[in-house]
Formats: sequence, structure tokens, C-alpha cells
Amino acid sequence: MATGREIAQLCGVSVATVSRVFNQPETVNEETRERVLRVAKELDYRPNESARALSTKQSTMIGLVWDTDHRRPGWRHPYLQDLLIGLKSALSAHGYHLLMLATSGDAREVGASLADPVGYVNLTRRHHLGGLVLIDSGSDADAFEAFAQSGVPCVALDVAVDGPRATYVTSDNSGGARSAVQHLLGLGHTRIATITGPVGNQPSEARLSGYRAALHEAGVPARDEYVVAGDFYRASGTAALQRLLALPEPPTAVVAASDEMAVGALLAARAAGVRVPEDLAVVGFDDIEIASVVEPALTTVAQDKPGFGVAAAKAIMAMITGGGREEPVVLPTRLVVRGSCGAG
Amino acid sequence: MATGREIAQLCGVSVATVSRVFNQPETVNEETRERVLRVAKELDYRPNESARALSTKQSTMIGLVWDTDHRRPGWRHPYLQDLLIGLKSALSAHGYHLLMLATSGDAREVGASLADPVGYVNLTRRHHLGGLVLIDSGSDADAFEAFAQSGVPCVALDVAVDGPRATYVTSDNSGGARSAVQHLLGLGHTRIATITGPVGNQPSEARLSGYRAALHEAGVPARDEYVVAGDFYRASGTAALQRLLALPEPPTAVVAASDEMAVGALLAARAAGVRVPEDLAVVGFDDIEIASVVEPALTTVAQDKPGFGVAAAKAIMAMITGGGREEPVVLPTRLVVRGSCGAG
DNA sequence: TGATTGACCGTAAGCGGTTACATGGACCTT
DNA sequence: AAGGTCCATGTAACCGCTTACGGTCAATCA
Repeated sequence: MATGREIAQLCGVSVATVSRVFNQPETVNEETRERVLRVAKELDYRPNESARALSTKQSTMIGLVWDTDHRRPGWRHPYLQDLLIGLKSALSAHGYHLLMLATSGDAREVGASLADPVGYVNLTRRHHLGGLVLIDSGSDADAFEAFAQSGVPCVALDVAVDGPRATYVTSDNSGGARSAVQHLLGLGHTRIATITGPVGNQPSEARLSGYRAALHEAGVPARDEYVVAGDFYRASGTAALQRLLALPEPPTAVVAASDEMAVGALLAARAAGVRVPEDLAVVGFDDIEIASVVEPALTTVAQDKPGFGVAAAKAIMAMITGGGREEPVVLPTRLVVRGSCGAG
Repeated sequence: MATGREIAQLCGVSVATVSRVFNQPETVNEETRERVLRVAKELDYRPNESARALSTKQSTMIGLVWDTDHRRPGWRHPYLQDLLIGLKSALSAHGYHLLMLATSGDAREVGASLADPVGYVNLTRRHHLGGLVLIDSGSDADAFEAFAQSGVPCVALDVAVDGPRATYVTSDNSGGARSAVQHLLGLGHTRIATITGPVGNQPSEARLSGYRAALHEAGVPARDEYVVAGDFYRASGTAALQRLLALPEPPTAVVAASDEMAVGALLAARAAGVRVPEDLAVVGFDDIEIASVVEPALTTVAQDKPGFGVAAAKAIMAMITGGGREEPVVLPTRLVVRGSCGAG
């Protein structure tokens, strides 16, 4: 690898000038600037990132905090891949890279885990990271708050956080659930139940409130027994629907807070001999791959998956260059009507 | 952040000693060593990674090359998440992190893309990365070869590469396909067709050869018209099965080189009024999420998804510390029997 | 014409570690 | 008692880049 010194020697200038060519081009004479650039290109010179980071105290890397929560083994993020694609491409535009921080330590104790946000924050400083992107792994609202308070720029996904240099991006969960319920109301349903995510989970709570709002707006009385808690996993959807079907007056429609639970509900319905959508309309949330292949295909509230990544990247870059705090961003959702609601 | 100098002053030793405590602990007197460690812990000292990388010319980061191939828009890796989990956790054990390299450049031309492996290699050197992990994004065998030849330690996933410090990890694709076919033979099928991936794709070719081997071993003549090419996408599976069903003597069983195509085949069968598994047995490959929710559930050849990541991490770490080349690793596959083959 | 200015560039001091080499003392050998 | 070993530690150079500061020189000004 060519170094700045070599370029300098070949061009008959000092290393300072070479550095200036790349960092404050306007302060160096056009002729020498071009000479340096030409030689740099010839040698395929690339400034050493370690040296640069050491000197400037900041790198071109963003940390990615993504722990698979031990409290939720087997949990998979519903659309990690799309999120990463969006994040990576948006970051690339600024020449930034994504560093997936290790979650456990080695002998040197470099480790960190969600239980120890300090570890992550230390890693951030050690690597001079520009900031952190926090991916919700189920139920980490409290841990995320610690990150937000630490002062390092960070943007959380699907978890509302507040801090001097923190913000978050989330879907319009409430609005999404609301539109799902409205759709069912429009189809004539009034006995509409919902299967929620874990209590305390923010997106889940928002979806629940959207559900309630839609019913309220339509003047349909809310029934407590129509709200049953799941945990986003498929099995909980199955269990929830079984409870709903056992009700003296079972619902004719159900909206689940995740597609996985909706699929679980579908299975429960099939097992119980309940036809979907004839006897029961089902609506999910997320629009994951599976939604379009189950039978019947799942009507669901789609999230803007790559949009999460792009918005997160934008926010973090804005905080890095701007220095302040950014407004939270709420991504629009979109109701995808397929077969399971009876209107496909 | 505390620096080594501060520790040194507080302990009344030199910075060299502090450094030695962390890098060659055996060379420093036990008493002072413990004193340094204690103070380091108190100050929550973490050696600055940039300085360390600059000085030692190697960082604790592994580059991840994962381009979504422009030639295959919409392509999704079938199990990226599991792979990352395995990779990350195995790397963590060594205190290493994963750097997702940016794929496009900014004004400073830091960029790189699969079309320009040199860019990635430069990034690797600039960041003093320990090595690269190359994730197959569909059909990049040629580009990967360039990486392998560049001399930087790298391990490719699902693409056989050869180079001074390169190796790869892949599933036993041939064996997996073979076991699938053997299973079908055992159920009495002899008219067994296959839907392959893109021609030239290595895993696909291996699966095809496994298919052929199984037929050959059983003395069942291979028919050319029973081998139809797809591209791993769902739609190609649909199209392929339509062609197979149009044959004068259509197959009674089909093994697809991916679950997506198997699902596509399921759809085609349903549309054509062909019952699965009664009229047609279907077997997929991968065992992705979808496989267990389609109707009928898909019998498929499961890959060891986190195993990919773990094996890749092991190989790369071995090459970093060892310096040489590692043997390719072939992960075992496992036939998961569900409903679509008629033996569930 | 001497002082002032500004554009351009070099000097050198970091940034925070690692490590080859030198130093010094304790202990052993002859 | 002088010389040799070994262990523990300090000294200082170096990694490659950034940047505050100061110097040079030509152009401008009074």
C-alpha cells in the first residue's frame, strides 16, 4: 500500500500537502493538487483508516447493535435482510461502513451485551465509531434507553428512545392497525378481536391502541375478552385463537400483531374446522415472506422494510454532521389485501 | 476514555509495561501486572483500537462482502440471519467484529463492488482487516476468484475458490440431493425429475450431480427431459413444473434445488389440479421458514445455517493465526421429511 | 521603498498504542 | 571478587495521518 509519504516524495511536496489535498483541497494550489492526485491515482493510494481515525478521533464506521435476546431464544427479526440492505446502501453513499459489534468478550474483555450497554459504548469510543444503530430484538426498551443517555449518537429501530443525541425510527403501528380494523369494519365485521405482542413491547402497544381507536371511531364497543396477549411467535397465535374460539360469542375477525401469530391463528382455525375467511377473517402485521404463501394468503399490514434502514442511516448521518438531536421518523404502513380477510 | 499513559502514571510504570501487561503478560512481574490490571479495571481502560491497528498493522475486524447482485434484483439470501448469528457469535469468541463493507463510493472514492474486487481488497488493507468473508449473492464465482487470488485471507460461502490464503465452506449439496432422491426411490418413485438453479451455479451443479448419482446407483435411467433449469426464484419453479407436467410421460416426483422453486412447483401443481403428494411428490432444498408453512408442508434438505457462519469464522481465524490456507469445509445436510413427499 | 497582506506550503507535534533495544540489579559461577 | 545470566523495566522510534503554527515569496499598499 502506498503511503502519503511516498506520494509526497514523488511529488516533491510534504506529507502535509498531500493530506490537505484530500481534506481541504481548496487550500492547495491547483497545479500541485492535480499533481498529487495524479500520482495518488497511479499508486492507487488510499489513506490508512486506522491512522486517520487515530488522528481525527473519528472513523467512518457506524456500530450495529443487534443482540439476539437471550430471553427470546429462536427469535428472528422479521425483515433483517431488507433492513440491512437499506442501511448499508444509505450509509455507503456517505462512505460509511457498518460494524457489527461483538456481543461477547474474549480474554481481553472487549465484550459487550445488551445487559451491559456500557460495554457497547466503550467499544464505540475505542473504535471512534460515528454512532450506533440499535436493532430491536424483542424487548430491550430499557437497555436502549441506557444507550440513548450515554451521549453517543444513536438511532433505535422500533423502540422510542430519548437522549441528547438519540432518536428512533418506527412504523406507523397505530395507524397500520387502525387501517386493518377499518378494513374489517368495512367488510361488515363488528366482532373483531386482536392478538397482541408481549405486553410492554412498544410496537405492540401502538398496534393495540390503533385497534382500539378504530373500534371507538366506528362506535363499536370494545370487549376485553377480544384482546388476548401473544408474544409475536407463531405458537402464541395458535393458543390465542383457541381461546378466542372458545368464547361464548367468538369473534368473526381477528387482527394479529405479527404475521407469525397470524399464521399460528390460521393453523388453529384449520385444526378447529373454522374456515378462513368464510367463518373468520384474519389479518396480520409485517408482510413477511410467509404471508404470501400460506393458504389462504395473508392480508396484512406491510412495513416499509428497507425504509427503516434508509431512515436510520439518514438520521445517524444527520446527527454526526449536525451534532444535535434528530426528530423521530415514523414510516407509513400499507394494508396489503390478500385472501385471508375475505375481500381478496 | 482512559489511555495507557494515564494508567502508567498512576502505577508508576512506563507505557511499555502497561502495553506488555495486555500483550505479553508473562514477561511482566506478577505484582506490577496485577497493579496495572487493577487500575485498568478501575478506569475501565480499553486499548484504543485505531492506535493498536495502526501500530500492529492488523485490526480485530473481519470484512463482510455481501453485495446484492444487480443481475439478480430482489434476490434474498435464504438464511442470512442465521448465518450472521453464527458468524458473529463465533467471531466474538475471538474478540473480532464484523465490518460490512460499503459497496458504493463517495467523493473520496472509498467504494467497492463485486465488479471491482480490488476496491474491496483496498478497503481491507486500509482498515487492516484480518480477512474477508464472501457471501454468495447468486452467481459471483468469477468475482470471488479474484478475491481469493488477491492474497488476503478469505473464506467464501457456497462458492469453491482457490488461492494462497483462501478457502470456502459449503453444504454437502451433492449428498443432500442424493439423499432426497434416495428417499423418493425408497417410496417407489422412478420417474423423478429435478429443477436446478442457474447453470454454472456451483451448489446447483452439485445438487444436480447428486441427483444423477442417486439415480445411477439405483440403476434408474436418467432422462434428459427430467432435468429442467430454474434460477432459484419461485416463479422459475412454477414454470419448470408446468413444462414437466406437459411431458408425454410426466414425472411422479420432483426435487427442486431450492425451497422457493419447490413452492413455485407446489403452486403450479395446484393450478394444474395435480395433487401433492398423491399425484406428485415434491422435495425442496434449504429448509427455509416457508417450508414448514406451505400446504402441504415441504419435505426438504436442510442446511446447517448457523453452521456456515461458525465454520467460516473458524476458518478465517485459523488463517489469520496460522497464516496458511485452510481445508474447505463441507457441512452435512439433513433430510427433513414433511408432507409434500408422501411419506410424512 | 519598506511594510503589509495573503496564498501556499513545510515543520513538527501530536493521536495511543507496540516493540526492538538498552539498562540495571539480583543471582550464580569459577 | 569479577564476569556472565536472566528477569523486569524503561527509552525511544515508529505506525500513517492531521493540523496548528510559522515561514517564504510575490503582490499590494501607503
